Amino acid sequence: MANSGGTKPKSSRKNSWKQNPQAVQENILRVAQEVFAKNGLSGARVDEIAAMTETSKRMVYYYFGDKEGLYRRTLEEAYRKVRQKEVDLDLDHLDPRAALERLIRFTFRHHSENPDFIRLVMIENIHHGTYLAQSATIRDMNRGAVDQLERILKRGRDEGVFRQDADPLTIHWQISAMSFFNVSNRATFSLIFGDRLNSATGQRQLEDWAVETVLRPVVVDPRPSDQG
Amino acid sequence: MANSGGTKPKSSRKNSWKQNPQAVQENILRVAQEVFAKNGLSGARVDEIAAMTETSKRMVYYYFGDKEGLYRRTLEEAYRKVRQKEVDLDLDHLDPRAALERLIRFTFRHHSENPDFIRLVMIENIHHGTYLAQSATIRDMNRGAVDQLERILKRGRDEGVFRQDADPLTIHWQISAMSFFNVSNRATFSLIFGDRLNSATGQRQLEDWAVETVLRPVVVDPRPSDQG
Amino acid sequence: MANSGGTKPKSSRKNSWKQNPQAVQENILRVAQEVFAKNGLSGARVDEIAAMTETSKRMVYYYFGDKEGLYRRTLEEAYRKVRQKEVDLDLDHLDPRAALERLIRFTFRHHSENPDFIRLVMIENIHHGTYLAQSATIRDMNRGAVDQLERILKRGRDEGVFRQDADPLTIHWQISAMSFFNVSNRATFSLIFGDRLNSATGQRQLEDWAVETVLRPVVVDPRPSDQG
Amino acid sequence: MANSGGTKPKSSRKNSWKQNPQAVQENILRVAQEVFAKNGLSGARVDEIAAMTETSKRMVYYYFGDKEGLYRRTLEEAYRKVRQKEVDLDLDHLDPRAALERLIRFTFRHHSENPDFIRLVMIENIHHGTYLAQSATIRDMNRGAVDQLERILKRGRDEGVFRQDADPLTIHWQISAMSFFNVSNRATFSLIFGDRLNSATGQRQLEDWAVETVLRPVVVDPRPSDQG
DNA sequence: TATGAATGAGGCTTCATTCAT
DNA sequence: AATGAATGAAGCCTCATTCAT
Repeated sequence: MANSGGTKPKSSRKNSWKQNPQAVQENILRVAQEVFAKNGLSGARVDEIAAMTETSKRMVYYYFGDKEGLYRRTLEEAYRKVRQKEVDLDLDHLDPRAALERLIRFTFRHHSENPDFIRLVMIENIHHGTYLAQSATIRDMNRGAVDQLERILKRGRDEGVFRQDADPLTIHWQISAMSFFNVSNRATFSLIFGDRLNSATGQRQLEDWAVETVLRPVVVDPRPSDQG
Repeated sequence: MANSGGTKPKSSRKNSWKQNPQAVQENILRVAQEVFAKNGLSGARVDEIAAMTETSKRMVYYYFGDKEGLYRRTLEEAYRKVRQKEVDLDLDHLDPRAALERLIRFTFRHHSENPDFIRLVMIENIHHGTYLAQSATIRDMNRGAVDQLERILKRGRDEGVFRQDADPLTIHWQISAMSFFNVSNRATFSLIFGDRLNSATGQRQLEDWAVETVLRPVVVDPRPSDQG
Repeated sequence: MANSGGTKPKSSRKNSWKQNPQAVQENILRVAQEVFAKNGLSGARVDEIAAMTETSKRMVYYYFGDKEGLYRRTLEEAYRKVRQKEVDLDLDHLDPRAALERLIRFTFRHHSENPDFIRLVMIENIHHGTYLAQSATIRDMNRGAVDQLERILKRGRDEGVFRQDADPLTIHWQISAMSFFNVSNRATFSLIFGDRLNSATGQRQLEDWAVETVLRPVVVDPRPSDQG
Repeated sequence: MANSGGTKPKSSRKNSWKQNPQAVQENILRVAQEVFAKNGLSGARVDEIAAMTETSKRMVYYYFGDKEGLYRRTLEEAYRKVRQKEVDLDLDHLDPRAALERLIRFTFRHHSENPDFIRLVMIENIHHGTYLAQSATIRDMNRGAVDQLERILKRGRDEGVFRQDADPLTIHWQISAMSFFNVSNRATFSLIFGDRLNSATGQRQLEDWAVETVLRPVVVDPRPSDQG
């Protein structure tokens, strides 16, 4: 690794972190995520991405082929990181009701704290999922989200605290809808209706409301706890 | 082919529908909505829009100034039409619970049937609401949506069928979230989790679930009716 | 004149000055002079001229044919007005030396007070005099300027106060050079050397200097008078 | 035809002179000076400039950003070259009177031989000095012109051959006015008054006259020498 | 005499990408 | 593994001018 005994010690002064392909690629991907999230696929400029990078435009093409290739890898990275955090949650050790509430609150907050991820998914939907469709990796990774929820619901049913007819996919859809929309439509919603719901208290209310509206039709005794 | 055997022989030579500025503008706007919804603001090509029009590229600039001007007007038109339909609903004559359910089902279906509108709003959010912010018209029009809901909730509280603490803005947010997400994230959601929820029955289930999850925390006796 | 007993009194309310071709043309020419002087021939916009007019763009074409036709007429008008003022000077009744000084001061001040005329002449020179060449009127009108000067010099020589070898055309050239340059190059000169010479006192100094440098080689006893 | 039988076989395939950014830029600037001088800023066509270049339109934008950027650089180059020649004159070793005369003759001839420079300055004045104002470089460079003249005048005063009250800036203004106007207004002046002054002898007369009219008010014994 | 609507041609600029080393 | 220079294709927009009444 790095300047394998060659005769050109030229770049040993600065940028020693170069000559490290992985670091260069990570650097590019980090910048790409920011720029794609800000401007969309067609709105993003390869020049801008390259300029914000610690390396050159040529390297972007060297490692990612073309703009779409870079976008695809950016999307994959984003999904991968999110999924990783969900796995780390480790909800299987909580009682079902607490686990469900925790999952809702986690999702709501996670989306809120990762607007760039939300924007990338919005952008991908604008593109009809074209690039997601090309990546089996992403699809496989994320299916696990519903499995996790399914285990929680099953335990709840077994313990008699959840209703029998609760559909994991529908619940996941509902949680996603509110958590996602809360971020994705913040701009237009705030412009039209003011940003009361966007304030700290507003967001807390919405999170509580998400918990309540998800739990109420699922839980047999629908008084939500205070965990958070 | 165009205008073959029409009933308006006025100025029989050619382009009789022209010299009608309003028609020309409407024609352009209709095409623009389609193209912007499909490709986004930066992804759309003025050339493509013009080509799909019955007039020329020059006229696009004549009436709308530039690409952003056309986009802004397209957005305005889209919001205006939606709002008009909401007003036409005339929910003030239904009993509160039925009115609320009807509003939910209307919103859910309307969004589902107007994916281009949803896409335009997604695109506008990708642009951080920049163009919506420039249009006082849109903002003013849409505030009425919450007023309408507020009237329903108030009537419900007065009649003792709705809880006292139901917040109109939050309810509106919740209805929007599910109705919007259902369309906006269809591509990625289906790719990852399959399109069960996207089938006819799946959509009916989701609509019912939207009604249930909205009504349950609001209604004192939360058994939803069958209206729809 | 105006609305000859017709059946359409429609425009009798305002714009009654219309229906007066001459007034309309004068209005257009006045605006054209301003815009051409400000922006040059290619820099000027027919749309801008028309918009600043009390009439419409179509009328510009109706009366002046095309942009170049309008420019040509604008140039003619400008020259005509200047020449008129020179004729009005009536220097033949002053003693030669006073007449010459007065001509210099008049030219210096006139140019200073009519920057738009100067700019039109600059613009015409940028165009290699193409449009002036097309107008015999302008050329004929302006030749008189040197005749006038020649008469003054002749009287001076006859009276023994001017040198025998003073060439009218060269003197005219010298007067024009300083008076013209003083206005034409004001922008660049001030930017580079500051605007001391552009102040009220600076301009008075330059005017005096113009008088001195023109008179000194012409007058036998070269002490300039104080007339101004 | 291009590069036929050249002596630089380096990279024999094609365009060997390329890959030399400085040469490319100089090539573009040379052409740009010609075209801007001929047509003005708005009258010039980037397409025409590019076509006359040995490179492509794209490179114009690559190196100069936009049309105005190219114009600005063209103006800078033009001023820079002129100033360089003035510095090379090295008048400080001549006796003051000869130095002044030489400066006048140099300026008069230089302007006469560089009509493109004059035209660029005319054009810049049409634009109200907008682009010159943006270039501190140009302004700083040219101030030296007056310093040079000031040194000559001071030496003359010290030696008793020049009057005490001669103002360097005013003298510079006067020299510039005649030298500049001689070129800038050639077209209209010749059209109106004939081109006698524009002939070889006419120009010699004007140059002599410029020397005489500048020296006479400055020199104590005002008989001009024959140097030139 | 007047006008609102319309337009072909051409202008300036940007984009993702490749070349040559 | 890296890079500065270069580029064809296509994008957005403006201009003087004419049409149809």
